[in-house]
Amino acid sequence: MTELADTLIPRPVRGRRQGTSPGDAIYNHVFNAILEQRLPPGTKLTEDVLGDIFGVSRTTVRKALIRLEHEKIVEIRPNRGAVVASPSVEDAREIFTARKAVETAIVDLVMARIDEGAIEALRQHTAAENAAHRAGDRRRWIRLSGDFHLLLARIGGNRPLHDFLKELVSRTSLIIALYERPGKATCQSDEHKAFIDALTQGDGEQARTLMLRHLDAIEAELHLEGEEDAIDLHRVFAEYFNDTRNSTG
Amino acid sequence: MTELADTLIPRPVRGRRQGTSPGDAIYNHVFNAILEQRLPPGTKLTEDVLGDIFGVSRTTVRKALIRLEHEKIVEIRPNRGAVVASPSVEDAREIFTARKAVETAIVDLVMARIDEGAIEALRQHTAAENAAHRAGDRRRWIRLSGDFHLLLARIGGNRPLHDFLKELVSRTSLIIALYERPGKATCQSDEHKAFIDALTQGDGEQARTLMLRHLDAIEAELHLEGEEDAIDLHRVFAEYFNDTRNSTG
DNA sequence: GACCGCGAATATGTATACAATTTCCTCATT
DNA sequence: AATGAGGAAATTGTATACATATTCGCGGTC
Repeated sequence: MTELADTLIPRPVRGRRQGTSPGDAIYNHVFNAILEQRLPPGTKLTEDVLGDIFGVSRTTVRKALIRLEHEKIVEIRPNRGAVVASPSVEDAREIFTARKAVETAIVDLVMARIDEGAIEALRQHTAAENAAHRAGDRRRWIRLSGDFHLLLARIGGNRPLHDFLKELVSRTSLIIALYERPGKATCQSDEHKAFIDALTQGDGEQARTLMLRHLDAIEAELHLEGEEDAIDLHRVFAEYFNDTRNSTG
Repeated sequence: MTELADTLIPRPVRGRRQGTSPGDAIYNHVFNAILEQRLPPGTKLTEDVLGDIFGVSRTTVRKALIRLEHEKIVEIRPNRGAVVASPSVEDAREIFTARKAVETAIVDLVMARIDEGAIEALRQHTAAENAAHRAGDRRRWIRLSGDFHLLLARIGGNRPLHDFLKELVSRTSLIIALYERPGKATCQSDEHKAFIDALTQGDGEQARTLMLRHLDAIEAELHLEGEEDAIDLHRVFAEYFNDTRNSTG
């Protein structure tokens, strides 16, 4: 509960604080729904429908969709509307690579700023994670697991890195929805705990290593080797051109 | 604000651009104008004026402004309109920290993927930089200096990191516009060259070091110790609360 | 019965209209 | 002359209307 507590609270935009506009409400609702996997990848986000749901005009809906598109969790196809994004296997690999780069840097920043209050906040967060996990609330648990990394980024105290990681974590949620192995239970509740222990002991090298292993573990439990259905068609198409075009033309 | 017209339409509309919406054109023009420091921080971006300039309605202008706001080079103040962003000293420090983290990671990626073509592209780019520098075209040189880092990011092959760096480079341009020392000539033309040499020799450790030194050099030539005028008032206000509130109340 | 074209229905792209808020000028007051 | 209230002008926020593009279904044709 020291000065770090201040950094955990998002700073205002160097002006006066403002009431939330209705556009923000739509943005937040859709954002949360995607993060909690209530809106799976590919879901069509029709402007009229969203407008009716939230009681606003398409103008306001479009504003929210533009923001979501920029964060790459919604794709706006010209003249064809918005859908929840479907990251490709290649996207997924790049996102995990980016996360490793950003989050190791964040660990370094955290090591230089960590204090009692921050450690306590992290412990409380993992407690909430475990509670959700034990309660079988899978959506809430996935959400909290991502939030753990964002909490760490806030402790690191670098807003650009935090905001970027927020985008990467959101997209990771889409990736998990798309590529999770059916059988595998993604169960790494104690990895966050072990990571906090390394932080507490001031072992930065160990903390970095654990973070990298943690991210590798998440990636390894996904099914990124093959392709999803739609991509499969692309591959068939490519093979058609390579193998049989000459014989049929 | 007819001066906006002069800075934003230096060149005529190019030939038919199929697939690009008019909103993209506004976005690109404003983005380039900010990057080339033709639109300094704080410049008001009135929707009607921009709409008149580009011959579109405010609806289209707003779409572009929302995107620019998300990239943090434009600030939209509720009910008060959009202005070119003015990063604070704190923002500047955080942005340089983020750049060091991201760009060292990019150097590692580049080392694993570098080839003859990439080296040639980098050399050609520095040649263009030097040409602009010798020609005294300072705006173009600043623009190309930033683009060098983005070219490197593209070679690295990680889109999320590239897009994030694009945002950081754009904001760096605003930071330079705000905090450049009047006397100091920001002249590090050969640093990019030395960096390429390290890459060519396969010396990743040296390349990382040079990149860090390069970014530190840019930051060191800025005037980030004091505050700008507006910020000064904020500080006075803060000190008033810290020092004299008890004695006056 | 399958395929193609055409038109209606649907959805998005953009402009315009109106409401709400801020900004700025004017003028009275001290 | 400086200050503050009041109102007009300007600007942004949101909704609606119209134009354009896409999607879907129907009917005709082979």
